[in-house]
Amino acid sequence: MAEKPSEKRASGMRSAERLLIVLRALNLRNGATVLELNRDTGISRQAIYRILDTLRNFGYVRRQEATDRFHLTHMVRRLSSGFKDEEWIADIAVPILGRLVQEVVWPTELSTFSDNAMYIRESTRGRSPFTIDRVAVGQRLPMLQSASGRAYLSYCPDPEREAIIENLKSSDDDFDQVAHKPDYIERILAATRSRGWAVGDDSFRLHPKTETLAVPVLVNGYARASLPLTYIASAATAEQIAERHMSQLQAAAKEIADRMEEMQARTDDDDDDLIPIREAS
Amino acid sequence: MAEKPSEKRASGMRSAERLLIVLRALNLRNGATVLELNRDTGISRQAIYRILDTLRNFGYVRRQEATDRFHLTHMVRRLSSGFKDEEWIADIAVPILGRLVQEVVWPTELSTFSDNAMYIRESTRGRSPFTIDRVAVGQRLPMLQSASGRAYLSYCPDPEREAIIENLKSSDDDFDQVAHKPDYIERILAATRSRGWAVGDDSFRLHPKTETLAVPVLVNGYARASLPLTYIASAATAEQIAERHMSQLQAAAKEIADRMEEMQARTDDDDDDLIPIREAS
DNA sequence: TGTATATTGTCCGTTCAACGGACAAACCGA
DNA sequence: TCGGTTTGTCCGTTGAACGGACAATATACA
Repeated sequence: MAEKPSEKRASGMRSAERLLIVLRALNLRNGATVLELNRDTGISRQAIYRILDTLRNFGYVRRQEATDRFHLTHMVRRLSSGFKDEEWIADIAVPILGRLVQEVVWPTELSTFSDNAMYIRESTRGRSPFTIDRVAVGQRLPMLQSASGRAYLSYCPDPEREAIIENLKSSDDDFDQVAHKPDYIERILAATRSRGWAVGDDSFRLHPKTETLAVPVLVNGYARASLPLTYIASAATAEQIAERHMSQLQAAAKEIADRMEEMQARTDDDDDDLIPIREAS
Repeated sequence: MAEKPSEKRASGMRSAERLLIVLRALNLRNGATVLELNRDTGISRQAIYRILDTLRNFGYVRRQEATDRFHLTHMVRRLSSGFKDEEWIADIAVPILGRLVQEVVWPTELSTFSDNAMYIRESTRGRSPFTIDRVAVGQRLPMLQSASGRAYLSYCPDPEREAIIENLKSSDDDFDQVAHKPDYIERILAATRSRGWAVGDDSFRLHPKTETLAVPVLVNGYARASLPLTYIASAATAEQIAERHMSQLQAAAKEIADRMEEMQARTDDDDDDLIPIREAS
């Protein structure tokens, strides 16, 4: 960072902003004429032509010859489809984790499965006063040793778990070698399920002085992410932490899951927040 | 119309164009830094800042606190959610693909023919835990190299195939040059038909580590779409994947086809011509 | 401790692209 | 024939986008 990340004024690129407004307006109609867009957005007709030209150059919009109406093409999905569920979760989780860290003083995170391991996607270390080690986002966590991985495996769909464990067997990571011990795995999963939350194994610690426990984020009944909490081992036992904070942790996991299900349910657009209409011409 | 609908020059709005380029680039990574976007797009760093500011004002992008990376938010869906063209894909294929990804852990897609190539129209990459490549919806796939294209060509009506190959001959795309080798094409088609499913060629890979196989969606006996499955090459061979999942894949293709025939029958009553017409150039 | 490289963030003078008023052409109903 | 409506283009003005330049920080290495 340079100087100071000073608060920017609400500027932006004028023409680009207006293109986004038109694009969004096009999404609210199925085919629109230039004049309709002019009225919907308050942007001058001449500008609408320019904007539609630009969108057409990119293949996002086509003109229906017969009716002189402009339609979106399937190409527009390139603007939003590069999007995994884990990003949705991280996106939704940010404010919820922010509230959680105010109740639970210990740092919490959100981790998702990818490439045969759990990866920390969001973190409240940095906002917790009890954080030892620094940056955590992007950290890779082994499936069978970390609390995150154990929570995820215990509650993900059966075919997925089988496929993951199959993959781990051919991994060259030392941690993943226990994938060859089915009874060990079964014991871990059974213990986790009976408790409702997972603990990390001593053989894997991001920091020697800390321990971690985790709950799964259950979307439609199956784990899509884990919500780990890290605490300083000398300060409390896992049971004490659980007794004190488990209900809050699980409430946060539930809230994230609810928001996810809600999002998935409505594919239609909803107008719960406003479209920044700029000045009319 | 005024004067004459004269041929527009290929200009557009500069800044708006660049915003679209950045937005598209963001879809191809999960989280990007300013510098990465600069390198991906060739747009100056200062401009990237301006563009990201604009996108943030609209809520389409958020910054990850810890890592200084920029991520898309779920709001970007508003840029494409109103897209209604060829609704059968969304209505019919989406739920079927959704069920399929729970049985088959690998990501699957639905691709259709348009403009001398196959285009990915729907994808479960976002919902599969085994996705490495983010490119999906809107992606263009060459006819003669991709599994999707081969499956389609092998099972589409003869006149259509001949027309497509004729078109490919005058294409300026490198991939399409093999259209001039009739015996090569015949060999590919014969192999695909004898197997019942298609494999992608090494000369075309969306991602170097993945391979793809595909089955056609046969409506009234002829291909109207392809259903490709992408897997990580090191995890299994094509034969192993086929053995494990081909029946599920074909069941899904059949289900989509059945639903389409059903819909066609129903809409034949009233004379709407809303069945997707293939467009040849 | 100093040097070098890589990266993030902001400032500001220049210039060119976006802006919208104005005009032209077509279509429509009366 | 005449107004009202809509579609498309031109062009002079101006302000917004542009990118060079600089500042600050981080890490690596001698």
